[in-house]
Amino acid sequence: MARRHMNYWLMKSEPLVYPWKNLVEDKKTHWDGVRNYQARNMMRDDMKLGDRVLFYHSNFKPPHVVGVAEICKEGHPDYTAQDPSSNYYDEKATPENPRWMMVEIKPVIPMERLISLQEMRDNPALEGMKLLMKGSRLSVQPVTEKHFEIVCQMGGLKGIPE
DNA sequence: GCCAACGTTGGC
DNA sequence: GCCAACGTTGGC
Repeated sequence: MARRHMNYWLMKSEPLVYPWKNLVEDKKTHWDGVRNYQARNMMRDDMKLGDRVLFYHSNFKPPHVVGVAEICKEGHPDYTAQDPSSNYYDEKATPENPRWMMVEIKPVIPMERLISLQEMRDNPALEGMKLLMKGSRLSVQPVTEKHFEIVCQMGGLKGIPE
């Protein structure tokens, strides 16, 4: 049975960098490289095991939601911040104060069809969704249960997948 | 390729 | 603590 108080999220990934297909092949992945405090705080404090995630392909024509993933490991230090050879290296990150956090996600189910950004904009039921707000750039953002369910239905799913 | 919106940095 | 300058995001 679904546990109570589940949270819902949307995470952006550029298909040229890490597409949904890779997540499926990898079975799971750690979400490293986020260097934004708001996003970090959500990964550190609010993302819980089993939370559902809309996997969104940004910087693509057209941008779209491609599938549903879930949190399979909660917030822990993003080791790339302490790796000088990483693009995401941050000299202020230390073992005592790792500064940046990441979670792990795994695929749950792909959408039966992609849901484009425009299609979401055109759906009045999604009004207020962060993704659709002007200037919204956060790569990790909360989604309400209602909006999550609607997007799943737009993608041809019966509802929020178990 | 453009550029609006936003976050971060650092001088003061 | 303010805010200008700068870098990044990401739709278009």
